[in-house]
Amino acid sequence: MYSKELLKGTISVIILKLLAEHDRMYGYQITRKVIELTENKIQLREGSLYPALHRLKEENLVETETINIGKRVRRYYTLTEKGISVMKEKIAETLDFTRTIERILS
Amino acid sequence: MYSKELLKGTISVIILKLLAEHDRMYGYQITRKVIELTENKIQLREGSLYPALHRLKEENLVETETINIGKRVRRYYTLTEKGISVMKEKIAETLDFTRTIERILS
DNA sequence: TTTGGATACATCATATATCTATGTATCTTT
DNA sequence: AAAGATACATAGATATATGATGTATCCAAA
Repeated sequence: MYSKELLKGTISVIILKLLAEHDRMYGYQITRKVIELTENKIQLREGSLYPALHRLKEENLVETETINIGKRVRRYYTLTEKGISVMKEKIAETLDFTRTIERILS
Repeated sequence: MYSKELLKGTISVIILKLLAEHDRMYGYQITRKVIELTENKIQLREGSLYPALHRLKEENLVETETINIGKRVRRYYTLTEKGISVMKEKIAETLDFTRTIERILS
């Protein structure tokens, strides 16, 4: 589990990347996927995820489709056109950043 | 210039690493060094640096030596024993983090 | 059959770190 | 003499992750 400050600014790009790979995902599924992918190192919390998803929707980077599973609601998220382009930019920026950090620290 | 949120959690480890490499540095010098090392991609501001240095001192990770350059004050920072050990831990954690992010995004 | 754990959404208060702006003052170069 | 660089510092605004809490359903095991 990393110090929480490290995660700042990376949650949104992680979500966008996962959506790009799966074409549609719902919130709870995203939290499970992140935990699985990072072997529990990033425990994306629901208190972090849902506000992040709402922000992405607010910015028109994702759109939603709500379906019913029995009596339960499930909200699927998909990337918009704008979301795809912002995702690419953010990935490039984040990777540039991580490489800069690695260069300084190595 | 990266989105400011990305930098969160990395400023302290960058400072600790620079101090490890130079055995003593003063604040303004650190800002110049970071800008130089990152080719202006990380513009460490004085409003970010000085509070960060004060926090590191509060945690006993660095100690200070104040000297006078003419009539001007210059405050040198050096790593403490504790600072050296925390620096190593933080570097390991940060590099682990950046590699995790790279793996997800690539 | 009931209880616990997993699924699934959400919001609020809190903590914390960074940025911008501002302030003071000295030194150096033009 | 003025402008730009050096050198410290703090205050307020901002953003976002976390922990806590809430509601409710579904399913498997006791």
